[in-house]
Amino acid sequence: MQKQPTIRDVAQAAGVSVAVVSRVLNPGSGPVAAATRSRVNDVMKTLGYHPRTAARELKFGPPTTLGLLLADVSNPFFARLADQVVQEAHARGIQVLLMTTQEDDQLESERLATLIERRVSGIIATPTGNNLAIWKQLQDLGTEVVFVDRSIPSLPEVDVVSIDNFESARSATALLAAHGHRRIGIISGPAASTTGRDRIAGYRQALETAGLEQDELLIRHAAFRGPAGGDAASALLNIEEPPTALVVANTAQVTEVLRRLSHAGIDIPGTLSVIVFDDSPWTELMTPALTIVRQPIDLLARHSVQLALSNTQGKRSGKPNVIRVAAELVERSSVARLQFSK
Amino acid sequence: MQKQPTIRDVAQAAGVSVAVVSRVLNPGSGPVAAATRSRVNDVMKTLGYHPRTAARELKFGPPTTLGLLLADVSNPFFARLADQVVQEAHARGIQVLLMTTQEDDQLESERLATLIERRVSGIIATPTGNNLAIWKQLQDLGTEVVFVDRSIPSLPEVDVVSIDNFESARSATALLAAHGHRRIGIISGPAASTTGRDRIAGYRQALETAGLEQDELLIRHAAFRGPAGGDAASALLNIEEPPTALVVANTAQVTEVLRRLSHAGIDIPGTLSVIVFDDSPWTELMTPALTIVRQPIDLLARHSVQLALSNTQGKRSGKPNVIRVAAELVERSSVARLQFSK
DNA sequence: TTGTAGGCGTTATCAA
DNA sequence: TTGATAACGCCTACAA
Repeated sequence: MQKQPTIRDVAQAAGVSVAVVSRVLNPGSGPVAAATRSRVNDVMKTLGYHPRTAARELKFGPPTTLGLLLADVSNPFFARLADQVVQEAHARGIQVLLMTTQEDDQLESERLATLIERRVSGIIATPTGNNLAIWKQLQDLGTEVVFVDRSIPSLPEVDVVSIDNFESARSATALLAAHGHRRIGIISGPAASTTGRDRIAGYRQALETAGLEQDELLIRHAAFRGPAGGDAASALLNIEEPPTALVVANTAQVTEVLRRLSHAGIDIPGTLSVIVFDDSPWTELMTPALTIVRQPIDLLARHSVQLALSNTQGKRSGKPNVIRVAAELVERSSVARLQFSK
Repeated sequence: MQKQPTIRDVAQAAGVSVAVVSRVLNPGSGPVAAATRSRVNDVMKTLGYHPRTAARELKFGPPTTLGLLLADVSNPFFARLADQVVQEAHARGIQVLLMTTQEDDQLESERLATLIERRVSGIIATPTGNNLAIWKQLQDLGTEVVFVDRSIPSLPEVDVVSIDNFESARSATALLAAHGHRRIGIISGPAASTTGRDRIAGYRQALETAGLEQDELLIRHAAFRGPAGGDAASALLNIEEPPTALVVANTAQVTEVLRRLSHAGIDIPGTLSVIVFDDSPWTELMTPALTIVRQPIDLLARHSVQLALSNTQGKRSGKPNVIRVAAELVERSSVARLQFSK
């Protein structure tokens, strides 16, 4: 284990001053004779010298680091988001510090503290919904905060990138109605989440347009984690007049709900038609292939990174950026056309 | 956008010296009067002071950061690994810098360069197989390198954490043989990868034990990315005497292979029995539920983090740590018992 | 119990 | 074209 050479070691070995080495390191920061440059470069190579990021960061402001604070990377949706964010960031030469909250606000606040201490230039996050004071502080500190997928209603001044939740749920519901379904259930995120609220609103709108009765029993909110989604599904199937179609509008709960339906021996789409918010590759492999709402994860990632980086130059003046990208309804085979309806 | 207060601002506002503030910040580093401590704490709070990690890292050696270098986080296997690694690391108060290579050695070398400049204390990686010199340099620099899931044969001095690939493939193949299958195909990772080689070896061993003939046509290597897996599956089905059972031993290719089988209208397990290396939740949801080899991702993560962190205290002396955890064969419904065999 | 001063590795300013 | 030197923010002997 050799000890790391510093810029001074390089300077000494090359017979120049540290200033010259620094200039070689940062082309354009000053003149260096061609001969000197190549000599210094050689020395750096033989010594195995690498400039130390920590020292650089100390001197300048925000480092080239982005914080990515997700609920949970084992969820394929977040995983793919993370993948895209990382790629997008790397393409711009910046690094990603990945943190997870497990939907726990206590953990979230700890992670945020770390992020503050590291002086990351931006944070892309799926907020739990609490820690309002910290989010505000972050913005005051000049950190660019971007909420992705969800947001916090009481923090309207934060940038948001998400799909058009209202329209996505509306069109999914409308498709079911158009297939003759009269009793359409929906499982969505927590009532407190913007995502959940918007999707429910779109659902209601579709029912209204189709002239269908709204039954609160058919609307279920499920927490992002845990068995809530499965429980909601079971509950829905056990009401007096159960739904013939179901929209699973909570990405985090799709697998859980499907597992429950499968165990209950529900025939899809014979007994129950299903549309899910999740475009994981396996939705196509199931029997029947699932009709899905596809979220353009690449766009979500690209816009998030862009916002998290661009605004850094303290614009923090006008309104926050709210970017809504369109989701795509992909029809496959999990929706049945109802012949007879009461 | 307020400018960030420094330790000096806090000291001044509290009417003490920076040394005192520093001691408050790092309990145990020196005595502070209780009254002074609380006063300083108050000031820190009102000023919104946060010590700057970059400055701390500059003073001490390796920072509290780990590099996680994966091929691709959109692959559920890696995603769940990342999730666990992050949790494991956070539990120890250390952060994770996530980078991806897309199986591209050029990208890998760039990522490694950044990791070197950041002086991360350890790196957990799924190596592409190249960049040998850099990996060596990393170790010489005192960075703890841990390969997870795969390794590089020509770098035997690097720690490795993986499942027992030989045994996993052996038992999966043996199960098929026990069910009466005589023509068993296998799709595995690149021949150059340790993972692929070990799994093929286990497969051969099982065939030998069962007294079955080995046919090189039944052995296919597929690159980690791209359509290779699907092509291999198609090729297998088109040989003169196609297999009645298939082991998909390349986690990265499972979805691709299944998609191809599905599109080809192959009946599982009627026409083809299947065992896959992938314990994603959806393997249970498919029809039929897939028989799988379950990788204990949590153990892989825990051991990796542990190795990446523990050895930091320059032990670099004895042999490298090689940890093999057992994988579990989970029987479900994708393997048929053959009644008549030639 | 508290304060002073020097150094961590790098870049930038200003002379030479 | 190059070199000396002062920051950047924090920690830590060593003094007071």
